[in-house]
Amino acid sequence: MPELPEVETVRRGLEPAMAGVRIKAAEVRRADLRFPFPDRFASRLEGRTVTGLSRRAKYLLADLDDGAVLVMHLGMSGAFRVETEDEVRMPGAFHHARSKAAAHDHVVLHLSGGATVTYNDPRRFGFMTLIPRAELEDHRFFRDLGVEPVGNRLDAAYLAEALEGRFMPLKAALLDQKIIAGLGNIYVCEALNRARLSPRREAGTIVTARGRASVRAERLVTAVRDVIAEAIEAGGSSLRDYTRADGSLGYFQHRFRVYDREGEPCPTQGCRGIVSRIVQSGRSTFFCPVCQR
DNA sequence: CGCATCCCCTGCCTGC
DNA sequence: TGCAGGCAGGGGATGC
Repeated sequence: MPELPEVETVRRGLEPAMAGVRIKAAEVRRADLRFPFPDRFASRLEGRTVTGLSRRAKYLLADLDDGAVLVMHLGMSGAFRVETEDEVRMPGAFHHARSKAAAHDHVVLHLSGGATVTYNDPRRFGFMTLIPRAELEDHRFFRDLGVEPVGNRLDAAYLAEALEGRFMPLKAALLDQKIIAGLGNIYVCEALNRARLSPRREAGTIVTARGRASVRAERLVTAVRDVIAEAIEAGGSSLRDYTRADGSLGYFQHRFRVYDREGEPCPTQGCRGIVSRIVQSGRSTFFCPVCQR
């Protein structure tokens, strides 16, 4: 279910359970998710201490005390479930199922202190792998990633330079992880509505003839930053739900302006448009044809 | 190189 | 009630 704000919410949910904690045992219940697990994956995790949990774009990164990084991606349907000792209360019996294993529980980490962290992913578009810390930046997953949407490096000048001369639809440009890393279908739709820019506009047209950032670029950057920051805030407020056994993240607690709102009134102040749905590169786009130009 | 299309997989919703 | 079809938040591979 995750775009960047959800991944950040997951990170915040996992951090108290995992940071500084040793992995006593790892159960890996199938040979692959999206990709095969690396050789000896489970045994390479066992005995390691997690020294920190961070995030880059939609990747979760658990630093291990042997210099490797456990890289985790949730794909479309990945979720973690944390069960603490209190909830399980089966001391000395971590190899027994404590809460029932749910369908699609693929990886279970048994942590020192008694908690378990379970990765569940019905569609299996997610993956986990191990990469040496020193090689992370040059790894194919990371080397081409663009800037974080909430961070100092995203500004109108950056966006103008990235989009200058590009003819692809603005929506496609925003989904391009090489430009801004971590935006997904929902928040791109949301940001474009806030910025009152059409998803169909040629990306290069938010740049002035001299290659400078335009007012449109400024509006877009502000919208991207705001929508992501607010969503992280909203996700953070649902952290309590996260640790519950059902693993729900409160994702739909977040009210979207246009996403999945075909036929509803555009929320832009003073706009009388109706949200419409189109398909761009095979995926749904929701936008207001009246105020988004 | 830039861009579009297809595909991996399961689950859920809709309509017949 | 069953079943087929469409759709889903990601992103990599392929091909023009």
